[in-house]
Amino acid sequence: MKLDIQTLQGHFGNLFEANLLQELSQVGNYMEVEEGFTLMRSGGYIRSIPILLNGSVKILRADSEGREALLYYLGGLDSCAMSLTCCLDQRPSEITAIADEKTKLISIPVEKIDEWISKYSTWKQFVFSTYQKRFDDLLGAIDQIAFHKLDERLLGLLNRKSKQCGCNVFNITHEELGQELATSREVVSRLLKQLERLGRVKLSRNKIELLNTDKV
Amino acid sequence: MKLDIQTLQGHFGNLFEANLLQELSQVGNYMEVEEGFTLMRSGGYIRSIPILLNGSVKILRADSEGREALLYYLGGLDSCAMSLTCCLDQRPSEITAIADEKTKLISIPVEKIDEWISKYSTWKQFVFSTYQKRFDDLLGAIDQIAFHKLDERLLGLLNRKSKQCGCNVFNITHEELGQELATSREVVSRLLKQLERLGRVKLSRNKIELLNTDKV
DNA sequence: TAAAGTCTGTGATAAAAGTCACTAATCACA
DNA sequence: TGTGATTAGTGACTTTTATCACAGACTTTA
Repeated sequence: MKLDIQTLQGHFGNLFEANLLQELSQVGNYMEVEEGFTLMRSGGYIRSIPILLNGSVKILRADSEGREALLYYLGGLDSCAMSLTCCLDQRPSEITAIADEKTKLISIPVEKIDEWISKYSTWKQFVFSTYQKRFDDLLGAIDQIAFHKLDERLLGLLNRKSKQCGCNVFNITHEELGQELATSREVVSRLLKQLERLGRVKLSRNKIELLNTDKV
Repeated sequence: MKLDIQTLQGHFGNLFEANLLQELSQVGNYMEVEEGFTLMRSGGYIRSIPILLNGSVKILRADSEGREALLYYLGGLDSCAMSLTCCLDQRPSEITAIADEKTKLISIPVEKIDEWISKYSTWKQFVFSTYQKRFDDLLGAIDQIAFHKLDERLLGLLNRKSKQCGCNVFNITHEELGQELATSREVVSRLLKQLERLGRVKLSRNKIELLNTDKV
């Protein structure tokens, strides 16, 4: 499905120049995906790059034994650097992308990426800023994993989720949190219980409420 | 100091087009740095991006408490993605770069980076391939940290060093290895001793010899 | 060559994280 | 409404990593 220029303008405002919006409306494919939808599986091939209009997508790294670690979230007007590098190089994806909530996005065919870089300076800007943001995100992920203990990482994860969705109640299981932190369900359960005793969260089945959002 | 076109051609071969080599020889500053020289300290500002001609540079991430973790190595003809993103954005560096051996490099003033992207397709290619490689490197670093135990990471580090310098004997202290792995000296000593018992390395003061290079 | 500094080895102990096993609570829906 | 599935809580134990403390070996330099 295609989006008209007015709608695109509503989303991209003055991020992109008029001619680019025109082209976007012609070749960009509009999609809506539900929470949990797998946009990209590690090892798969990418033929188009996504730009999120709203919602959020989590980007995970999988190891050979099926474990996964959360790298970062994509939010509004974000795009994925991995899809850029993979597209341009015809390589399989190194990461997994899963919608974290109902998400609207527009996907751009690979051949336009390079073409537009030479053609539109706003697009070039966008591509570079995408690389830059994802680079920073990865460094943030490394900080978490390399320098913080699991309880801090868990709290950090909940805080990021809170920022991402603009709320402080999550419908998520301990199992899922364990996957995102690349640890086991039991460990998450215990740490959550500990955080509950400290008054940082309130737990119920399928639900975690974050209490003191101020402290990281 | 400036390099002449012949010398540059010798290094870059047909990676860059003739006109670009011409400009490179005019604005590129040639430098030689000794092992241990700090090219960039986390938090510092970057005014030029480096391209390695030979040697190698290690890129580290520091946390607020002074601990560090090795992210990856730069080798021949590599450049640094961080310097790209930081330069273009006038932000302080997020990483630390230290020469791992005697290293020759050419550094390009920031204003040329963007200019050349529009002007030379080979430069554009180079910049994108730099982002791509560093992105992959970061993912590799995350794999190591998130999914592997310290003994595997230590062995992996030694193997990477071996590839980097083309040899299997390193003059390095346990303390330094501990820093690169973001752990303590004692832990490294113990793990190395364990690896020695397994016949994977041979230890002496200030020196580690890697024995079975085949297995990761 | 003696003293000071650096590097390594290792015991003892603690903290953090992972694993196994089982129970209890809650939910979905036949 | 009750039966099976999912989710959560927790004890017991192991493994991995961190920390403290100290001794011995080697190097440098006065």
